[in-house]
Amino acid sequence: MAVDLRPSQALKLLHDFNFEMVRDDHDLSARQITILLTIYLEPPPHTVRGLAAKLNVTKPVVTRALDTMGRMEILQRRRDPADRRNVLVHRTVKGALYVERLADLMLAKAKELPL
Amino acid sequence: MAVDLRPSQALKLLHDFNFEMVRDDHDLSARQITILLTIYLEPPPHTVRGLAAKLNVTKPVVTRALDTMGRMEILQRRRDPADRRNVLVHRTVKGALYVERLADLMLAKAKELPL
DNA sequence: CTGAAATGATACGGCTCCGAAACGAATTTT
DNA sequence: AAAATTCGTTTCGGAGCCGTATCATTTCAG
Repeated sequence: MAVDLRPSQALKLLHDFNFEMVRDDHDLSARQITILLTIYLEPPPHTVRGLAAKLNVTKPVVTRALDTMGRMEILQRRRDPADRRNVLVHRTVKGALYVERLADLMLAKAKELPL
Repeated sequence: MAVDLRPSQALKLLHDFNFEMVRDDHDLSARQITILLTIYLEPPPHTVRGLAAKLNVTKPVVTRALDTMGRMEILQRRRDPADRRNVLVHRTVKGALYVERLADLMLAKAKELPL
């Protein structure tokens, strides 16, 4: 189960994955994917400020990414009831399916790699 | 040497790789990475038309990606002497180093994955 | 040799994103 | 309760990329 990858395999995997992302028009930016996966992989809570700090980007970048992905319904904003200045970012069913599809695509492309 | 990846590992790899790309400001789009890796992984010749057809994008997309990556000096345009309508895209030393860094980053992140 | 076809580049209007700065709302401090 | 701080959003000017349509150059066909 160890992940043992040769350079040529890594590049082919990178190429094939990005190719499919472009082809199927799942065109999230690197920033958006990073934000999305942070929310789905790391334990909550996730605030705008926290995400911005973690990714070394400005707050407006996070706000706009949440706008875009909120419109896609793969994320959800909710006001923090405890401190109403905060916005907490939550997962959605649609988002979980989207992330699952990302993983499936990656696994499929990994399986196709030449030994 | 088989590439055996679990879904959680695939997502973490995707996250960590994109995170580093954002953090270091290597922010090529999915389209640009796909074009770049096509040129570095597949045998020449590479024409604008051929790349556009292979990636299901329009010719201006390829032209502009070549503009950008040409400015970065990771690719090089040359007129085809045999048919001067064609533009052939060539690798550069700087581009080869860039691609090598992509592979290194991917391998480093793969090695860090939890078993 | 002239018109048609092929190739890549460009013009255009539209959209998204960027960082910096300013802003409103909520909270904390004094 | 007034002032300062914190948090997320919005605004602004600027930049990049998108697809469609058009253009200039080169080649090919009749």
